[in-house]
Amino acid sequence: MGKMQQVYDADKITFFEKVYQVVRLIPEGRVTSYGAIAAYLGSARSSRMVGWAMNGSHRVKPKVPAHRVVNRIGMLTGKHFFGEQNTMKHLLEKEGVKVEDDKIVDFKKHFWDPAVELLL
DNA sequence: CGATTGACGTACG
DNA sequence: TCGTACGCCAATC
Repeated sequence: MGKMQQVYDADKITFFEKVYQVVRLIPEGRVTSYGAIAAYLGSARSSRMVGWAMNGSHRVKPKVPAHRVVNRIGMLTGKHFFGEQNTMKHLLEKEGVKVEDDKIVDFKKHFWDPAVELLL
């Protein structure tokens, strides 16, 4: 190991990478939730960790469409992390997802469940 | 190094 | 139906 400064645990890197990978698979115009991703990854109670993973998603490449991840009732809880307050909303509406009062309109209609769509 | 926090969600009264 | 408690665990204080 020597001067290896990577103290991250390999398994946890995988968890974070899995989160990013799932988010990258979300099609345009579709959205999912932190809990859905956590459940898909086998940790239904780790939805908060998904949030933490998303917190660092801006520095990950390829790009992670973080604006397609909202909470379980379709609220844009992460909009504050997009710089401008309405950037997340703007990105979604550009993809045909209507947002009203920081909440996705017809959330169920746009909902993309990795456990169903990815059939793993 | 213990306590707190957090882009969440479920359980329980 | 609504408010509170707690699990999850990395990062920050």
